[in-house]
Amino acid sequence: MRLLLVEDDERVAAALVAVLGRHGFQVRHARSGHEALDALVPDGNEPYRVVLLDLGLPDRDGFEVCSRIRAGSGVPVIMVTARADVRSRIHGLNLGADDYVTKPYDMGELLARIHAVARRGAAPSAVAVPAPDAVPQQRGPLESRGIRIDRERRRVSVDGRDVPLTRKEFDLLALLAQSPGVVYRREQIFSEVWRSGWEGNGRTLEVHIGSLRNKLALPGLVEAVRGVGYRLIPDRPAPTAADPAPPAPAEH
Amino acid sequence: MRLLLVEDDERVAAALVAVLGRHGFQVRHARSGHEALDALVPDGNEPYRVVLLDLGLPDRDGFEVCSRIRAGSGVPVIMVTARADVRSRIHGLNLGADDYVTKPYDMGELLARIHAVARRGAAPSAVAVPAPDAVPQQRGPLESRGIRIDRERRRVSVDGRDVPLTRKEFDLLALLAQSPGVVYRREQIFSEVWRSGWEGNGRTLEVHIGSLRNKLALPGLVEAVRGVGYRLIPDRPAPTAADPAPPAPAEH
DNA sequence: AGCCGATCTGAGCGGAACTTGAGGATCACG
DNA sequence: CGTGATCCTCAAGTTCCGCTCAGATCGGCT
Repeated sequence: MRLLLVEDDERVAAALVAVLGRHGFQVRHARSGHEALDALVPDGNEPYRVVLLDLGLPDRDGFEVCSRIRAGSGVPVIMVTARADVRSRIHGLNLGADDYVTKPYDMGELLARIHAVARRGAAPSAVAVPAPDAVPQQRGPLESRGIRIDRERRRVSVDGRDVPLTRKEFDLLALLAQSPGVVYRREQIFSEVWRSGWEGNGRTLEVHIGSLRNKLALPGLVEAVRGVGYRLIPDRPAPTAADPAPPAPAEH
Repeated sequence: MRLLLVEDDERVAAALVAVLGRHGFQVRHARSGHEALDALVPDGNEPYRVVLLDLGLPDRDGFEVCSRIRAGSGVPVIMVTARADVRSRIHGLNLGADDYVTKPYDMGELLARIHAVARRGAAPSAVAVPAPDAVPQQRGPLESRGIRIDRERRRVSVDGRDVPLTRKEFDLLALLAQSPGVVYRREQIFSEVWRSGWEGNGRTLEVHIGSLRNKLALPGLVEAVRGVGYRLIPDRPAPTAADPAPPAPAEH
């Protein structure tokens, strides 16, 4: 889940990036309002799910950045600031912020609030949203071809038979199963399953694919696409070029 | 704009209804969680844009009402309560609340927050989104596998034998027992059982899990999920793996 | 203050998970 | 049909992670 952090204090930012990263966010750090607005123009990448707007001292600026963001995008904004007075809170919220948190804040609460607005922001926004397709990131148990994937319980069953998977195996399958038929490139797989872009030199990916195939025991399910990556074969033939595949999270 | 106010104190409610009415809201006042849930079933009227959930004293109750609402509807919820501690805030937000305001609050800020969540509010799609983390949050004593957990008395018994647990041990067990089978990640456990985003440096979590296992003396109950977290093994296989009702007629 | 249980930390162990390397199989392309 | 690239498998390493024990620190209570 991508998150845009707007923070001018390097040390605070570094700490936040570390914690947020550990909690599964892919954080982009903007040092100024200008940089933040640049980062928000659609560029084909996955859009940001939340903006953490933490402009400490140049107070007037923070509000303006918020309303500029709001003018161009529907992305949820959480203002984080030392200005605790009620008038500022009201002003910030009326400018379009989704939440307003004052320092000092509790890290756990901030995380909970981030999740709350991200959860809500996933719904179609009234304001002009530049990037139409948010990542599907399906909720309930995925199911296809007799394979049932329960993300909450981290369990997988094939035709009712429970199949224990290791961490990497599960993450790998969950990723591929997100959109059966779509080819996931090696780099993409590494960046999603292995945190932090690390290009595995060895045969790591192949080995994990191999053991996944063994455990699922469904020959032909996981298909290698030579020179590109892997994909899951959907139960139905696979949408040809004729009709458009509904969800396509794969980026180029 | 219709708004549902859940408040058990008549005087507080009357005041709120007056103020909100003056600000353009059409307020329906529910005196209990039960009444609130009734009011939320679609009846052809314009749906509520926001729920103000203000359960003052019966504290545990408020959370349950919230998760019940979330289970059946996507309507934005703002919790308003005297419980200001961080754990309650986090818990409320994780249960699906969109905002959490503590008393005493400023009326202007509350109004701004109501507008913020209403603005963001999902189009009240007919079929409610099955709550992100709609934890059943069982009311009475949890029971499973011969373990009885009494949240109010903070007592636990195994096969009738009383097992004294320390604070952390109890909180840990209560959290895991909320949804047996579901894997709780380390970060999640820390944010719920420990205060805030405190990331345990040492072997803290493992030690507590260890002593919990010892005291319960039920080998295999608390399972570690390598690299992720922990979970309780439910007595029944799992609601997911054993297919509940797959309408798929083509079985082989 | 002094006691005692609860909680936290550090070191070491063992095993599961992950990575790497080499050889063989398979595929794309000339 | 030959050749190189890519993928698969097997069998070692190597790292990572959870468990336990023991000691230190914290905090409530008498």
